[in-house]
Amino acid sequence: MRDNKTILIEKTAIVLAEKGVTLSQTETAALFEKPSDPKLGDLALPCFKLAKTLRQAPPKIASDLAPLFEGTEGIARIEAVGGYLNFFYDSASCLSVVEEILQNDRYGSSDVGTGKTVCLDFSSPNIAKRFHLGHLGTTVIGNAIRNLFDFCGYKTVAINHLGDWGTQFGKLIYAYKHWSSKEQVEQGGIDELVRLYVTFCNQEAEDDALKQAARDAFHLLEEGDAESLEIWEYFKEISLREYQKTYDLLGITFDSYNGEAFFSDKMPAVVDEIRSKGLLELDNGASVVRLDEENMPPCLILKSDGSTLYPSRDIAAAIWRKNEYDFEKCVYVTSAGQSLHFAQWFSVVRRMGYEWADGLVHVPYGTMSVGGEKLASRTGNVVLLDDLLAEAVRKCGAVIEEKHPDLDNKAQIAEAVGVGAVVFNALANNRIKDSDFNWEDALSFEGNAGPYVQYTYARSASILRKGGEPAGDNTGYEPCAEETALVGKLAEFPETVARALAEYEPSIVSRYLLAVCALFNQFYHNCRILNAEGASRIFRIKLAAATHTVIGNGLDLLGIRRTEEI
RNA sequence: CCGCCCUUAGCUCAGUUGGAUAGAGUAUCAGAUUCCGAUUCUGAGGGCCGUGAGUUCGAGUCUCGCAGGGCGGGCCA
Repeated sequence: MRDNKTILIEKTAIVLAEKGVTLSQTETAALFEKPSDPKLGDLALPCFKLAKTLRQAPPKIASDLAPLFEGTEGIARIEAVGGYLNFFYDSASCLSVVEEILQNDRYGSSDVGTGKTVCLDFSSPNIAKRFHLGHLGTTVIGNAIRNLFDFCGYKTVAINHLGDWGTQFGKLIYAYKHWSSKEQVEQGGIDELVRLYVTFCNQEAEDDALKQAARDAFHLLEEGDAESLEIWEYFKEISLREYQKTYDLLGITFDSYNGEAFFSDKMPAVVDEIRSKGLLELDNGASVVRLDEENMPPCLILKSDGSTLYPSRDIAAAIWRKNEYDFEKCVYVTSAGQSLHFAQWFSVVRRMGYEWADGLVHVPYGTMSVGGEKLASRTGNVVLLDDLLAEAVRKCGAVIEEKHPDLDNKAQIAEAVGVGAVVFNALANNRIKDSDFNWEDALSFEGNAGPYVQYTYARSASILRKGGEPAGDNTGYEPCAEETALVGKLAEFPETVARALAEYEPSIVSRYLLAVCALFNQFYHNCRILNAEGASRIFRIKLAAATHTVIGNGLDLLGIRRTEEI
């Protein structure tokens, strides 16, 4: 079908040239669009823009052009409607799309990224804190974008930039030494670390000496004190052990866990570099880079006490990563609230003379709230990710128990569907939109939701199990409306992947999958597959196989497990 | 005060370079299975696309003003 488009573009260029309008290949291609309603045709040529140069009414242009396209390869019918010229592909091209998908398990993938490396900085939780809803966005969006890059041939480096450094570790170490023990931490895990931190913060409010004690403890850690380092390593290990369980459940892996601690000793050199390039200015004791030209407030590099800040760390990390990975792009998936921060330090890197700053990309996403209130550990207004996932799995288990009690691997399937539902939900809307969490909606798996996609996938798998190999000769078969509509949508998968990647927007894939599922279910409902006969049966099984491939690849991209059975 | 983002059906949201009658899900109501998995499918009602101008043959989409909401704005990250 995409071949048909190419043919049409070339033909159009010739036809228009006869009319005295010469356009380049890309200009001609830009004239085409997909009809709003597939019933109108497979491809449309709006003639409004041509009206100016041809000095004729668009409807007249359309009807004049129509006969000139007679006999174009792959085109069955041409209709001039209003100012539009609508093209209908013939059934042979419909069959060939299905064959193309069957020959390629990785249908939709490309090699545009071959030889290029992309770093993706996402998830990045703070050590010794619970993984909550606020981390879900960056984690699943980042992972999906990583998958998209992989699918398009890029080499990807998934980086979990851990929040594993800072004065809070002074507090934790102090609290651990005075109020806890290895046994208690071993028992309680992160919960115990959180308890220690909260306890310290409460005490600290009433006791100034504690504040100093925390600073001293962190200073000791920075100096490389063996005992402090050991405790710090231990906290990190305890935390990662628990995070890993969540990542395993989500099917997410990282290539690097280099976090703030890793870069702590790499910042002085970078600050010196900024200074030597004449960018650093003193302002009220702090060192800043002015960004007046960019119409932004100054970027703070050093506090008045000489210690570094968030931007300095990101700049140091970016430079290190560029040297280490020679990335084409470095993508940061964080909340939209940090947009200014990223715009500022991207600018600083550019002012440092690094042209690769253009490859730094901030991918923002909307704020998640609970009950209309900000997420806040302090006030207890949080929903832990583990709790949400566990509840989703439990609910799916209950549904399976009720509807398919004989199913094998019930536990695994409940897990796949429950976790998948949460992930799909997080990836279904444009990432920039804010959202408010409530349990009812989060666990509502009806309609446009993950289970619908997984169910449809399982349904197509079931057809394939029962129908045998999707093979045989179906030449000359005339597909019905449901079939052509589904094939048309399947053929859009490659461009859908490309657009999702270009916009760093996984929801484009999610919504595409919902559309595929709707069309497959309509096809399934209206067309007999297994007890059809001859070419019809052959084609329909192939179509089920092609749908299976596309939905499967789509689920892979979103980071949702495939379910051959539900 | 300044900057960025958001505003489309009762609710949650789509709407790709400006194009044909603004679409899904959900909720409400009415239907469909002798047959491949009913977590399915069909139909109905539901809209001054926040508001006012402008550009254009054509604006949900682009520009500007305004309103409402969210998030930022030098020593947190």
